[in-house]
Amino acid sequence: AMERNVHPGEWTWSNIATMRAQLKRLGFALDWSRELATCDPAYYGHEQALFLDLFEAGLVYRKESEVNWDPIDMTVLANEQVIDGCGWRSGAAIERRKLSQWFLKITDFAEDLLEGLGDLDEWPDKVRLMQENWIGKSRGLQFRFALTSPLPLAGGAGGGPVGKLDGETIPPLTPPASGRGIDSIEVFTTRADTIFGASFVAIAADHPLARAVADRDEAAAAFIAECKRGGTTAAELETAEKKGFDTGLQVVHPLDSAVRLPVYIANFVLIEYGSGAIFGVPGHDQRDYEFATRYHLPVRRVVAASRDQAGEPIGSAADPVHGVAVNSQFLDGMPTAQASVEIIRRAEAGGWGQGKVQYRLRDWGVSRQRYWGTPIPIIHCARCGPVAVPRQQLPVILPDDVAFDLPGNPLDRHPSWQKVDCPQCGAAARRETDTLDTFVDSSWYFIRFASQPGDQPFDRAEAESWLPVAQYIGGVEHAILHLLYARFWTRALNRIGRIGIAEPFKGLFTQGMVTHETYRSVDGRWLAPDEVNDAAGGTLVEAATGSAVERGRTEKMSKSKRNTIDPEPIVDRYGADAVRWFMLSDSPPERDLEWSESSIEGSARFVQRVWRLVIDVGAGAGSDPQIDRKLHRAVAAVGDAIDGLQFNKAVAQLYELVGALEKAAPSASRSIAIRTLVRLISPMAPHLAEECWAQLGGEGLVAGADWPAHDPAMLIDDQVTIAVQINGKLRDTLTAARGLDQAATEALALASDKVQRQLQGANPRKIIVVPDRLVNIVA
RNA sequence: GCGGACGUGGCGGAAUGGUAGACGCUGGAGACUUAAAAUCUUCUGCCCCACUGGGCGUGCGGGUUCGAGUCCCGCCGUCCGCACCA
Repeated sequence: AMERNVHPGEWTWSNIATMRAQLKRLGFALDWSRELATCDPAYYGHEQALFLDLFEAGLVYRKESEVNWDPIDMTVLANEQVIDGCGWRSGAAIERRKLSQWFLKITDFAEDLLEGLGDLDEWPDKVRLMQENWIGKSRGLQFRFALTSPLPLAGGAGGGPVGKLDGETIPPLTPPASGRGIDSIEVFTTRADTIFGASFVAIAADHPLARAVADRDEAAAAFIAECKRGGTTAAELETAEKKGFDTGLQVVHPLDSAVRLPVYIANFVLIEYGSGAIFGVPGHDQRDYEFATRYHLPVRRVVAASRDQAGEPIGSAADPVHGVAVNSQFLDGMPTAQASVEIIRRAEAGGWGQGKVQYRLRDWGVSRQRYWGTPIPIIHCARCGPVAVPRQQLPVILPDDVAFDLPGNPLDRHPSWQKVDCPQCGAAARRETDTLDTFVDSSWYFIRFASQPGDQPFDRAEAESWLPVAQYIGGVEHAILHLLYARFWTRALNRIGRIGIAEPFKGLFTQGMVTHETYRSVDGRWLAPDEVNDAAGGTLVEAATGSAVERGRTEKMSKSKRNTIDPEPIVDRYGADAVRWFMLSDSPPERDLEWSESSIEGSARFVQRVWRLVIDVGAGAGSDPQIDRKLHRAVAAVGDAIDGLQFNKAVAQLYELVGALEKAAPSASRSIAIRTLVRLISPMAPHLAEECWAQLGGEGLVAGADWPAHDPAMLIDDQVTIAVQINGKLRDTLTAARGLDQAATEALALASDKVQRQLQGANPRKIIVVPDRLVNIVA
């Protein structure tokens, strides 16, 4: 909006209109009566009602969470918009800031979402695997390390609530039970068997203990500040150099009170996972190894392939072996898995720890500090806290009269929109100005497509008559987030009794992305392909200025990189069917497609070839067995390919059929085949097919005609080609009648001149015969 | 860094462990034409040979098998995702 000086609503609605026109022009057979827009209050009002349903069911809560804050644009930035620690528009150094935000309790469904994957047998294995890893279930040991001396809580920083769970405020992870301060650190490990190899304890920069240390230690505070300077993405955190700060605190080893471990604040420990603290085992974890080497901490072997290798030193890298425990007192000789179980048993018996199932999955933060989104239907009252907007006041409509001339969220500056009375006590209160993540919009739209009553989000019976979605199609980039959110939303509605299905999508197909080269001007602006011209010597220049253009990587088409192609001119030039045919013909749909127009000429030619066949169909008589066979094969193969979503193979089959028909002499068979061809191309080239159908005097529309049937007997040839190999190398091919037995096939192969020449009189040692296919002679 | 995938001619790609390169694009040669376009015929993985033929070839290195693009192990490269792009 700021860049183009256009209201985002105007911009969005005009884009919708453009895209709708493009889809219609391409002839997609969609039920337009069900079209919806998620930015329409008629949609998002129902979304607000569903949000309140989840709120009332205790599946929504508020907690503090870190965001990328741009101090100049006064806005939160997406990870994608932070480049080398700076805002993409302002260039300002980005700060990590804590904001109080709304979360959905997807972690309540971690086990359900994991188990549910097992029933999704029409999903690609890779997507199920990615979701399984994302949910990240692991079993391990949770326990507390006792600090040698408790750390008093100074000031305010250490003692505040970490967050709210289950509606109640939970105390800091380490409760100052005695009132004297923090006296222990809770850790979680999946490798309890390595506990005797621990050389340090590391806590996240956001850990309450770290904050307490920072309160009395400036160096610690500086280190924490440094940790917060980098980006917030997992990739950045994990690739950053492993750094730590020695707090000077020590903890006691739970199984050997003589052993003391130092406590570090470390930049690679995540507060979101587990309890935000770990113990490090440098001998068997590469990250811990690097950390220990850097800070001169002991590296001990506590696992070995066998017991007699207990003395083997750890070399220049960690040894991630699963074997038996060594140098571990009572565990020595115990296999890794059993040793873990034994430690957990002892921890539980001794009361210092317990076995725990841990998930990597985190709750879903849905607050966005942006104007263009679904307003979160909550009112903040100084006395009552956050209160749901009463149902009869829904939808909470996003105001149109906002200005984008100043930095920050325009909702925060709106003169009246925020001001409301508390629905509970009637006192002056303030509307929530955060809007919902647009992923929420896409987490239930499929239900709304199925059922669109005006007075509620959906009619249960009507929705259930359609759902689950039989065949969902989306880019593989949605394999985790969108698909997991939609699954969660459906399960949440199911749990609160709103719908009788647990899984939204029965079948899933993940298509590849359309990619294109990217272009950058000398001053670093992204250029669209139509702003770039070819210059001499294979170089590129900017069309408007003639200055040099840097050719960038080929990547998925995106608005931010501007490497998109406008389909309109291509449709203008070649027609909708040529474009459809072209898009389907080249690449298998699950694979990425690098956009190029080079083969669209071939598609346009194909349209003409089909038309020529139809207008010259003639009135041939008599049958042509070869054409009959070709046709039945094509009918079978095209049908199979379409059922398997292998459109490129269907297209190849049709090219073959057309090629054969062009060469064939007129016959009744050929005339029938041409009529059948029109039905076969109709899914891919519907406009052409209808025109051909009318030309051939077909009844009604080809779209309404039955799909042609084929005779399975016609698929089998009575002649087969047999490959003859010597030592696996092809030496000859022979034509023979189908169904020849092994001995006869072998004799035929040995009779071949080429085989005899190769063998030079030697006796074959072994002959493998695959009937009707192949003979391999081992000489 | 972690998780997931992919890698086949000049290009897009095809191949239930059994004839690698179907089909399309590009390119070459020819026909038709005054000419061009369109159309048609034909060739087109690489190398030797330039006939009958032979050798090499599916990212790299091993392995299993009568036989590997396909299965197994180890590398390399590229792409997608990593929780605020959606």
